[in-house]
Amino acid sequence: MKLQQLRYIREVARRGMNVSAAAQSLYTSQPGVSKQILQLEEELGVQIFLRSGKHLTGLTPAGEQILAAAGDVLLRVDNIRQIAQEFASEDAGSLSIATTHTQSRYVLPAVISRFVERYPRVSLHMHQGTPLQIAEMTARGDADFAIATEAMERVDDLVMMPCYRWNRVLLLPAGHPLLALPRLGLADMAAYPIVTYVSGFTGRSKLDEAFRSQNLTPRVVVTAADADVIKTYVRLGVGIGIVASMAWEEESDRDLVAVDVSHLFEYSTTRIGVRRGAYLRRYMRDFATMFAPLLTDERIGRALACSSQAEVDQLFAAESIPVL
Amino acid sequence: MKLQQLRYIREVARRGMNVSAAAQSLYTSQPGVSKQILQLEEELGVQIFLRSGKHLTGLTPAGEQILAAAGDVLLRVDNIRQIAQEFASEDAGSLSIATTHTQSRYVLPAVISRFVERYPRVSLHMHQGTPLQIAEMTARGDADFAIATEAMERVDDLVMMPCYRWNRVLLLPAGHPLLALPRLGLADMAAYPIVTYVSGFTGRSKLDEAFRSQNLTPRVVVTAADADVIKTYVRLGVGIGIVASMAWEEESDRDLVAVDVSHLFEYSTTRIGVRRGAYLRRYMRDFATMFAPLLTDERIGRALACSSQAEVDQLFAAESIPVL
DNA sequence: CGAAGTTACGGATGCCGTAATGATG
DNA sequence: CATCATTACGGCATCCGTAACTTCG
Repeated sequence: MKLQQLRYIREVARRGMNVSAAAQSLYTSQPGVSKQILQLEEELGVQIFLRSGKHLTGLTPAGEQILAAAGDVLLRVDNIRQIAQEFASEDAGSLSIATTHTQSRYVLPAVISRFVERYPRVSLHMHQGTPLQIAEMTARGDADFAIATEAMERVDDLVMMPCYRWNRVLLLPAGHPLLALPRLGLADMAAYPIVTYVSGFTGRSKLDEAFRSQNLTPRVVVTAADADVIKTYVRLGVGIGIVASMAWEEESDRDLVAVDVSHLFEYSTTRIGVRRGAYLRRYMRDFATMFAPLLTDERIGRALACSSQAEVDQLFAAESIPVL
Repeated sequence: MKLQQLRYIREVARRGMNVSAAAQSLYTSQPGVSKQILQLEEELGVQIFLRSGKHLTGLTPAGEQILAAAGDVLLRVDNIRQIAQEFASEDAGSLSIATTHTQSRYVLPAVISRFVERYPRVSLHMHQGTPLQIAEMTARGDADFAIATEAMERVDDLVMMPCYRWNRVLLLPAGHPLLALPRLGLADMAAYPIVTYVSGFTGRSKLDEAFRSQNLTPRVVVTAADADVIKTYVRLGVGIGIVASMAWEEESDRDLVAVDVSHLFEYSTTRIGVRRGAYLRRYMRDFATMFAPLLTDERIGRALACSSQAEVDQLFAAESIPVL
């Protein structure tokens, strides 16, 4: 058994059982991959892939388990590399962060600038995507951290740690009738066309819940994955905007009025996710602490030692998570 | 990085940084091992071993962590092999059990005979040793199961599951004065020379505790690692014997009288230990269930998913552990 | 018939073992 | 000086890439 063979079967599986595509993405020849896979299957005495004639069509039950175990192996091999780098040059390396627009546009800049100042020799990679893409990327090991608010519970291979809680602001053009109301309610908002996040992004689920719980059906006329687009449409007068509070910037958004509506919606929690079993280098743990002071080195260590997400959640009582 | 290299550094470390000895036990040449290690160190950019001139004298801090991670990798590689075998031939393979005399002599025979009948194609390996040796063997992956009563908490790489609780019997030659007493107390026993287990074996610690808690100092004149020896000396009239209740066999021990003394000592718990992170084949889990019906397949699965021993202990409330 | 996987084969890398050298205690 | 690790070197396995062949949709 060779590590290459494990990499090969993993890549083939990832590419939908396509050996040619896998070979290409591994920068090697297709017959080489094919041969190594056959060799591995022979050594193990089990078929890993289902074949119809010469085409690979899926995984055998054994193959599924072997693939999972192979992923475990390769993760640990990566860990060895990380450990070695950690000792070879403590403050050099690379940090790959997968996150959503909201985070990378409004929250992360301040953290990142502190981080690059502290660790100038760490090369930073930022990836944007949907929460699901983000989670999968991190679970696959293509990113060190996943940072998002939604839908990260689904991926079992991630350890999710809470960072901060936040709520929403209502964005209105100057002189909007809602500004005249003494105390805003959900029903008031539901009377106007709404511009907000698409479902699955930035706490949209809690927003829907709030309206639903009062039997209101808001008229959402424009949805976007990021607050910049939302603001643009609010400025155009298309509707009233509901965005995460951190997306409101005093300087650049003077033409809009932000009204705090945190009494109307449940707080959302932004979380940072790490691949279960991954070794975190010093500067990575430091990044997490910079992003969320709640995440001390010790707490991170304890969370990583947990075997289930439920255990992690127990470590962080909801009350202890700071509000942004 | 190659799996061989990881095996090499592990073996060298196990052999006290002796490359020659490691090479020998791996059935390969000493320069080969040396070279691969140097190559790995170069690839990783870190020294793994401390050297004084050309002699390896210890591990660098990086080396310690790398070694631990290498162990993780190799364990997972083993898991792949086990998974493959499981699917290749479900009821063939090997089962290696490390245990103490008490278990293998008095408790296991019945289980083993049921097991070999059910799985005739599984080759069985039994290893005897001290509880510590047993635990280490299992933690290293040289045995699949560790079965013992004492000292297994110390090894962090094992998941220990309780099997049953048991207590002791007092073994007396026929006509011994203690047989005349209506209700036996510790003080009565302390008046006679005692023959029992050596410390660290078969619940000896709880035995000492009981006497100590009553400020009694029993006169232990012979200690042995197994009940057979103890019985022999009791028969010789050297003293009264205290052995685990399962060590008393009605047929062969008719010349001795066994008095239940479970009211005088705390119950001891016999546990079965598995290497943390190891894949257990079907027949292995089956063996565990045969040995301890408490350990259903589902409970084993849950225990293996735990990341700390404390969590495992929580799964098994003391009351739920059957008394033998 | 085109896309995709396996077989065939030649070249090169690299691993292993023996022998020789260097360092340690 | 005996033990032990590294360097040197030759044989051999193996892995890779190109080319030809086969199979499926």
